[in-house]
Amino acid sequence: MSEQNKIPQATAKRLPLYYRFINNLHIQGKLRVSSKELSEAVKVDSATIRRDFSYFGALGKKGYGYNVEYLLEFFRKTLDQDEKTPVALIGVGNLGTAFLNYNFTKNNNTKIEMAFDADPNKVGTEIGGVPIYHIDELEQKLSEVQAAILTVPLAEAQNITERLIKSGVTGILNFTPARITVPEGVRVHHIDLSVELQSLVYFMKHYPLDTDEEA
Amino acid sequence: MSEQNKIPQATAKRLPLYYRFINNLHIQGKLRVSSKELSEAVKVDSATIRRDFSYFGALGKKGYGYNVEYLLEFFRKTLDQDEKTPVALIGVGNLGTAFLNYNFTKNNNTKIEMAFDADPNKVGTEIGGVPIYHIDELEQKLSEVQAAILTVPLAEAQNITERLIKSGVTGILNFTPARITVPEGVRVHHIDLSVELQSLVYFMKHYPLDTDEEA
DNA sequence: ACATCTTTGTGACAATTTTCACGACATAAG
DNA sequence: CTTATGTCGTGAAAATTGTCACAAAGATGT
Ligand SMILES: NC(=O)c1ccc[n+]([C@@H]2O[C@H](COP(=O)([O-])OP(=O)(O)OC[C@H]3O[C@@H](n4cnc5c(N)ncnc54)[C@H](O)[C@@H]3O)[C@@H](O)[C@H]2O)c1
Ligand SMILES: NC(=O)c1ccc[n+]([C@@H]2O[C@H](COP(=O)([O-])OP(=O)(O)OC[C@H]3O[C@@H](n4cnc5c(N)ncnc54)[C@H](O)[C@@H]3O)[C@@H](O)[C@H]2O)c1
Repeated sequence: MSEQNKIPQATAKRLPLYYRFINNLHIQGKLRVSSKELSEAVKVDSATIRRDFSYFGALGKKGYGYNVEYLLEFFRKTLDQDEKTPVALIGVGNLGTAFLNYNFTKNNNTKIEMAFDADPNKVGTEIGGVPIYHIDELEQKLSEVQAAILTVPLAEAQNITERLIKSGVTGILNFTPARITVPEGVRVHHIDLSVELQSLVYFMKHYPLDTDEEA
Repeated sequence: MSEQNKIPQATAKRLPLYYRFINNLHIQGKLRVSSKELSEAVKVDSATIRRDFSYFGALGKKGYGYNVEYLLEFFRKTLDQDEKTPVALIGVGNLGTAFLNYNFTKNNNTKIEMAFDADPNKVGTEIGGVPIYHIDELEQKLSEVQAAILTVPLAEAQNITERLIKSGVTGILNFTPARITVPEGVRVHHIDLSVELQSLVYFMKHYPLDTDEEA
């Protein structure tokens, strides 16, 4: 399952982005695409795109570009788009509710299968077709789920994290400001919206000529 | 205003994070802190922290560490925590509503001053104390505002972006999947939640031993 | 068939970022 | 005063990431 040929992390982070735009091209009926065109669409230098693709071998044809259908098929396999990864969401508050209402499933190999909250008014209801269980049932319900979205209050973050890991979760998308502690082998991506906003303002003031920056 | 001594971008992105944790320490009444302690709290290598701080001169004392109050004061000035930057939010849907309900102002030099939407049912109301105007009033109301949070549907993103820039906005926090095109001098940070989730899953499967990763 | 045009894949290089490791100084204790 | 311990700031090295620029391969047009 896990490749031994190590793709650079920076490349790996761009793959889902490439996938989405290639999929768009396919839907639009385009048959081929050059690294230059793709570059304008995703705002990544064309040389970087060619380099990224080249880690997977020769996907294109010189003088022609890339065949959209072939590329799409390739990325579908590489990103495991066929098997849906079940995801749990913990904390159905402002943010959590927004995510449940959003259809992450479109164009995506992930699906939020269940949500948990401590509020008895929320437990037993559904949002966006996702059932909400009581947090006490976490260990019991989380059997197949390996990935979790964490949108609980700051004070609960570490505690819930430990329960998630005990239940077999190996990946967490953490929206709380807490920098949670996890054992080796558990992957955490922090998305810290306050930091993002402050960081944007800092760059606006101190780097006035630059333009684009991945979050 | 803008420094000529260039702080590395990677460092600049960590500054708001440092600021928040130093502030926490101050609230807890701690008088001093070492790079090692801070490292455990923010999950950044201690050498990296020392290096980051050193771009601003010698903030610490050898054999002692950093004085929390001094550090806090220093970061407050560096991150312009005194002057609040006004921000506008465009698109009061699922995500936009969550952001309006969240108090970004806490511990933060930014404040969402106004919001815009096309839906007449939302126009004229308030969420979290923030007034919602009609999108037609954008140009008229946006006089002081230089930063915007974009949470409109994909199809509207580029169009609204252009109107924002015409109105003087120089920084955009973009939550739509569109990679918007902007002229030089306008800063865009993309936060692409579908990509983040797919990327997490990819890393879980292909880099099973790594642990932590900034979004 | 041939000349011309396109675009890939990549060696070489440049830039950025992280990490190592140690001298220098601070503090505390005896 | 001396020693033991702790911690910074930083030169140097390593690791990672991005970019340039071009030969090679194939596409296109006449
Ligand atoms: N809303 C935003 O725009 C925003 C922005 C930045 C960061 N955040 C962070 O995201 C997190 C969630 O924010 P929010 O605005 O949605 O908060 P919220 O208070 O609206 O939602 C938190 C939810 O978690 C539930 N909860 C509380 N304790 C729980 C527990 N032990 N187990 C399960 N559920 C529990 C609550 O019932 C509530 O529904 C917070 O950590 C916040 O700091 C939110
Ligand atoms: N909700 C999520 O969890 C989520 C996740 C990933 C990405 N996104 C992206 O974030 C964006 C917003 O998502 P959402 O779920 O909040 O969508 P939404 O449909 O709930 O909200 C969009 C809002 O924008 C308003 N709007 C439409 N046209 C407008 C215009 N021309 N000017 C001003 N306002 C206008 C609508 O009235 C609506 O209130 C979308 O681009 C979506 O792809 C959302």
